[in-house]
Amino acid sequence: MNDVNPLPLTTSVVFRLGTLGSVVTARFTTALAELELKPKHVGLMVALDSGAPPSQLELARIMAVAPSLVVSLADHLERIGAVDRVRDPADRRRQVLALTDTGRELLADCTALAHRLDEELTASLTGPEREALRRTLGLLGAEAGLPTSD
Amino acid sequence: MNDVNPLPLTTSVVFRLGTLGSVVTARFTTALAELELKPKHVGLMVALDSGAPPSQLELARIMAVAPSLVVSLADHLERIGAVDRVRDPADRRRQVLALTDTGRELLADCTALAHRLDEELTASLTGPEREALRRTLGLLGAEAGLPTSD
DNA sequence: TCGAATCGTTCGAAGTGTGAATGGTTACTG
DNA sequence: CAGTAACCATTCACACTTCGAACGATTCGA
Repeated sequence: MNDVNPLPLTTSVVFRLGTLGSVVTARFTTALAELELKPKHVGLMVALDSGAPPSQLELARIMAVAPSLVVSLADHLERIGAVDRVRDPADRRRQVLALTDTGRELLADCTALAHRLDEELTASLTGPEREALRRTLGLLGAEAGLPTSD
Repeated sequence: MNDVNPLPLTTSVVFRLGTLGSVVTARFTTALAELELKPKHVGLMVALDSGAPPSQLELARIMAVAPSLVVSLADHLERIGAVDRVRDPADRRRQVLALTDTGRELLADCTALAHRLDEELTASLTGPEREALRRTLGLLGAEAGLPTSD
C-alpha cells in the first residue's frame, strides 16, 4: 500500500486557478451575451482602451492570437459601432482601430458587469481577503504579460 | 466629460481570474501533452480518485459536461490503460470506471507536474501570500462546486 | 408482460481558433 | 528608378472541442 497522497492535485494553485477561472469565465460569458459581446471582444476593447491605437497585427501580438481572429473580432465591434477602423494615412497597409464613444460606454458596461460578478463571487470573503486576492492575481497576471492597471 | 475610470475592468477579480486562468491552463495543457493527456482527462481522473466509482452519467453531471464527452474521455483513458471499464453486474446498463495502478501513477505525475508549475508561477510570492492564494481559491472553488481537498 | 425510463454510444452539427494563400502597400537594393 | 522582398489585412479551408438528437440495450413500474 502506498502512502496517502501528500499533496493532492486539487490543492495546487495551477489546478484551482484553471478550474475556477473556467467557471468564472463561463458566468462572465453568459452575462456578456446581453451586450452582444464575447470575452475576446472585451479583451480587444481593453487593449484599445489603454494605449496608443495599434495596428491589427500589433493587437494580435498583444492578445497572443492569430491576426485573422482580430479581423473577425474587429468586424463585429465595427458592426455594432464600438470601434472605428481607418487606414493609417502614413502607411495604408495598416488598419488603425479606435474605440468610439459607444465603445467606451460598452466597455463601461462590461466593467460594471464584472464588478457586479465580483461581489457575487467574493461575497464570502472578508474585505482584506478580497483585496489580497485581487492584488496577488494582478501581480501574477502582470508577470504573465496580461493587461493590468496598478 | 465623464469622470476618470473609477475602477478599470482590469482590476476586477473576474477579469484577472479569467485571463490568468486561461494562460495557466495553457501552460498546464502543454506540459500535459507529454503524458498524452488533456485537462479534461485529468478532471475525470480526479473525479474517479476521490469518491466511490460512479457511472459515466454521474461523472458527466459532476464534471458538468455532456455524457457523450465522457465516453470519448474514458475511451482514451482506457486505451492508455489508466482506467478499467466494467459493466456493473447489478445494473448492466451502467459502465463503471475505476483508476488502475497505471492511472494512479499517471495522476501522481500530473500532480507533481502541477506543483512544479505552481512553484514557477508563484515564485515571486512570499510563503504566506502563496498559502493565502491557495486557500482563497480553494474556498471559492468549493462554493462553485469544484473538487477540493480541504 | 408490456411500455416507459435509464445508460451508454454513435453521429452530425455548431462554435472557436489556426495557418496557408492572396491582394494591396511599402521598403530596400542595385 | 525599376524590381524584388517584406509587411499588413483579409479570406478560406481545416482541425478541434463540445453538444444534442437518435438509437440499441437494459431495467423498472404497473
